[in-house]
Amino acid sequence: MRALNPAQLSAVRASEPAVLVLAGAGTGKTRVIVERIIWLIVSENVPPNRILAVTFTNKAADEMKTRIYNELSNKEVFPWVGTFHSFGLHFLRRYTPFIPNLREGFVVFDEDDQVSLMKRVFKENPILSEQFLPREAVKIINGFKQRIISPKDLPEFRNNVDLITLWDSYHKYLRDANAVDFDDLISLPVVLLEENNSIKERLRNFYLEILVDEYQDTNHAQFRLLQALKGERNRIFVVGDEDQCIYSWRGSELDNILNFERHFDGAKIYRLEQNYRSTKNILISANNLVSHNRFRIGKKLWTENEPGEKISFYWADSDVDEAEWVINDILKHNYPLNCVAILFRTNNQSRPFEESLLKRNIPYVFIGGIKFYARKEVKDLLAYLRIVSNEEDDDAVRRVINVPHRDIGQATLQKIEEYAKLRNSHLMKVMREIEYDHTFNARARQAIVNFIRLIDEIKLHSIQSDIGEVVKFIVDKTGYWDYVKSISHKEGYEKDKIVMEFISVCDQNKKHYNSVTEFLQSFSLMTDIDLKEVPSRAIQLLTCHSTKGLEFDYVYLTGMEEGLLPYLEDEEFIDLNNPKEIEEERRLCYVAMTRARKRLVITGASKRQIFGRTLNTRQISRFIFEMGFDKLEVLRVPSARSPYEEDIKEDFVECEKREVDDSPKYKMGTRVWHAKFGYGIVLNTEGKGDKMKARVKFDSGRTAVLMVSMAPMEIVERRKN
DNA sequence: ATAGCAGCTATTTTT
DNA sequence: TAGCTGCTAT
Repeated sequence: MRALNPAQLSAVRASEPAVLVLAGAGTGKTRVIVERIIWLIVSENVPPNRILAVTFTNKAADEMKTRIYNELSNKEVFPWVGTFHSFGLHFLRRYTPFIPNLREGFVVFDEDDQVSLMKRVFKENPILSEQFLPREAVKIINGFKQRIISPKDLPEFRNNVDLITLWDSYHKYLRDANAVDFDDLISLPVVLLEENNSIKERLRNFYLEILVDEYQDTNHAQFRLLQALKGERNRIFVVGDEDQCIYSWRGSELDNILNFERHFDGAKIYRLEQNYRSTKNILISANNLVSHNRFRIGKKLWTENEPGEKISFYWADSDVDEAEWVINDILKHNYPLNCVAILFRTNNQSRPFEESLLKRNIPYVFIGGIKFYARKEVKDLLAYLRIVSNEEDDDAVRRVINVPHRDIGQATLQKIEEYAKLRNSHLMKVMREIEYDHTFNARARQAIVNFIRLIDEIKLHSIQSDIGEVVKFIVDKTGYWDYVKSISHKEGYEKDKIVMEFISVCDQNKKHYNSVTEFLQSFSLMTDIDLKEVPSRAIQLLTCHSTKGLEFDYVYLTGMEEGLLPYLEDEEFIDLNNPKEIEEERRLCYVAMTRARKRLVITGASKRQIFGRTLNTRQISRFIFEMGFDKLEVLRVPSARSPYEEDIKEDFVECEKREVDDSPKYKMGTRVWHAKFGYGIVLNTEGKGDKMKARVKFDSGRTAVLMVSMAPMEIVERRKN
């Protein structure tokens, strides 16, 4: 393996109490973390178990563990390496009694569980459903939690009775089920640490070295967790790239990385700018693009690699043509299929590509389709396990009490629910008392008793068997297998395969778990990527987001159109009031570009089907102009008026000027005032000089295209960025 | 209990 | 276009 370069080496051996390693794409970021951990152990004599390394994904954590393991000669004691959430889980398990309303053996609810719980909250409080949709309500709750606040903490919400009811009843139900949600895994530890000095000090004294990967993706809660863990005497070492922060819509706070020096005393920033992945041409264009961002610390990637081919740019007439062309190009060059990735902004863009590939019988995988762990069958089987693990989990009970059918219908269930509510108890507990209760008819009683027996039988079995065995037992004893078979038959869809796959997943993991509870807790933190193997002979289709951390020899970045990349909700409305959103789109484009090792191809189309509607005036993304034309080889151009490449290029240069040139007064984002329509903002312009037209979105909501030289309109203020 | 239909809404998704 | 929800009709 290549020796560390000087920049990497000084980062690895940094001595400051707080270190931020700004590591651009392909600069050996993971390697630096791993090498530092090894260095701490071997040269600095830090006891391995007193090193804490956190990542965002299980995959990253596993990779880190493997690499540390391979490099460490004494493998007896090991650093704690895991995701933020698994650290939180680990912490909560250890300190359960300190968390209000939480008991041992708690479960972790995923977003689907949250939604179904929320639906029940709504049923109890019908007023709420007039104001929120369950999914939105969950998002609101999560948003608060990521900031470690409740609506009651904010003056603007303090009197919002509905919101507070929402918050309170959600938590009542959640804790009644002895459950925590994903964000609780971070926020509860933070609250406890901030309140309880002795626990905080214990951790601060224990963990001498804290290391964080992908720091740009931390949300506020995760930041607070790190702050709680960082004391006077231990050190924090984070690695990240502000230009790769693409999840702020999910709570990642770019400001965490931008303000690192202000957040931690004695902080120092190290930069890794030598890229080992891409060609010069790719890197230069990517640098150009991202340099348009204002919210960044700033760095410039360089490489000793070849200049390589220029970036190819192909503009198709339609999305179907785009797909056809891309596939043909791949075939023409005879690329090994597993070295090729087709990238797009939104999942539905995969369709034309899939059709082209299917037509030609070319193997491909679409990473991130329907989630395996969110499949109904998987969730059903998990529900049985959840009941076994935690009888208070009413949601699990509701889910499978009549799946497969066992004569416990709506009426019976409702009666049980009422009982439970009346006695402030749980469904399973109530059902256990119903055997001799004659207010239930004999048939219902029998059905309930059978269900209870069934659960007990599984429970008994689970004590001495591996988790895979337990699931096989469930599938068999509950009649789930027959149920799934019959549905598969009816729907012509192989649901039984999913069940089989789930069993094999459980079998694979059996060694790690001592109990069903432990299995469930860990399983809830897994995602499909963790177990999905990369196929050896297939083209990979993925969204720009899911490429993060990956690299490919040949990358086709498709749908490079205004509205798609950058994604804009309304084709007519370009929200330049919010430069942060555009910047995140720009970062996303940057991430996608820097995945390519040897060749990058960018495509777009003038006509595209979106939601059944055909949009046929698609425009080239502004990002093309921002990356510049120097390293771009234009293979085909929009509305190909000119058959000559030179003309085409000039056409492009013309476009470029229009965007970049400062001379026209009215440009995108310019704030204007119009005598008749009032205040507004320029969305785009067309033509120049006297013929220049501007499309303006007025505050009133109306959009108008105006001849600049004629309209009674003046500039109010220039866009800042 | 379930089928069928109208009506709606539509990024990105590490845990 | 498609997939989901919630309602009505069976």
